[in-house]
Amino acid sequence: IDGLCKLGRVEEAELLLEQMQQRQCFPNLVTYSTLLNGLCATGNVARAWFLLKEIVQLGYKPEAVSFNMLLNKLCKMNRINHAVELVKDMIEQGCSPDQVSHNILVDALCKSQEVENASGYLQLGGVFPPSVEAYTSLIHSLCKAGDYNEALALLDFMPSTGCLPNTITYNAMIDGLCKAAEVDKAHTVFQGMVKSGFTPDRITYNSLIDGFGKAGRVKEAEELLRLMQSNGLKPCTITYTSLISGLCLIRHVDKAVRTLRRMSSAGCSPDGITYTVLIDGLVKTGRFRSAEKLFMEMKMKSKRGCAPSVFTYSSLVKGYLRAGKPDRVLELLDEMLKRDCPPNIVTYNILIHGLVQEKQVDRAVWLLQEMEKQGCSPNIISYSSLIYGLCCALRLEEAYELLQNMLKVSARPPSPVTFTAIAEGM
RNA sequence: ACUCAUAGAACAACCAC
Repeated sequence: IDGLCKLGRVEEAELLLEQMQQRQCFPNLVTYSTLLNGLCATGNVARAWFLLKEIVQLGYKPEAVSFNMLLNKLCKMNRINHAVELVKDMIEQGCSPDQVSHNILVDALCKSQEVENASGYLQLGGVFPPSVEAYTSLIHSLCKAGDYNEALALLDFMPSTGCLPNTITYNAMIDGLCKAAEVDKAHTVFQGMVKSGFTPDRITYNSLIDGFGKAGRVKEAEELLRLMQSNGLKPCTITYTSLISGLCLIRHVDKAVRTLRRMSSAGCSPDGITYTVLIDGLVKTGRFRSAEKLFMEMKMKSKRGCAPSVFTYSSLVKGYLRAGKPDRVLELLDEMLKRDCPPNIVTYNILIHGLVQEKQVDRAVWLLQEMEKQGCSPNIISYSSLIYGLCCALRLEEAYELLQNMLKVSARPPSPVTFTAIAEGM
């Protein structure tokens, strides 16, 4: 049953569970939990919940582990109300949430931009003192919210509560700093981590390599790659993809292509993301022939996880729009539909921007309506691009109307970019 | 035996180049 679940073949696993009973071999709690986990992993939460209730009706008393599987999945799917309901269920059935349940809830609070609440919840403490996992969730989210100083303070503070950080905690901190464009601080934390006797893993290095790449400091990224290898860690697809991305950013696309070939011969195959990063870099430097070559290569390796994605198509569409090759753009759009890879909001935004650049504002106006019809609601970027176009064309009434419309329908507040665009356009 | 935290890709204005 576990094997089938891990292969994603949950229906067969369910069937097998029934068959074993017919053969007088009765499942126990572990059997059920195994299936439950499979159902959760494949997103069948409704069936998972049903199974959980069934287990109870059969007279079993599931432990926290079983509830936690579903709890985690519900939280990850952002179905917080259901998660809360499950916790109530759990308590009603005489099963107290354990440390793992708490960790899952803290993480959910963190990820729903309720870091403050998560922190408060932790301090409430109750039965469980904050665990490493909880601290790691907090550090990760604080960084994401832009408050890396607070995260650093927390990392410092943890040991005083008797809870030492581990490699994962450090990884969260290092990655958070890298994403905040503070690679030097990240590197300092990295050194501190090593000094304190923690062993960096593949993820630690991947974060740093990506961070240095994004800062345009590829030399240092490459040094880290060597350091990683000398510490017995094998660079993986993500490592090389970050490196390639960094090379593309500083426009060293030839070296980026060579890196792609090098990784293949090092026994590490590029995936769809690797190709997309490289294609994007090539297109941005006008190297369409090389980009097309790789694009072909992707299609040939479609069955090996390299199929072109919306990301790939969007990169190409943007490139060809800029290069003034509308025919190729149309071909690509057509291909997207044929390959069951329909344009998404970013693709539409690229097209609107392209039309505005070409002074084809009427068609851009039409496209904004069209995307809505295709079930793709415009966002701030779509509106801002079009408003800019309308302002440039001195169609101020329409621009104003659109702005009102945007303010009405948009969940998020307008960005300063919108207003700069209006001012510039006018 | 089963559950929790960390890593890679595409889009708008200006500025700078």
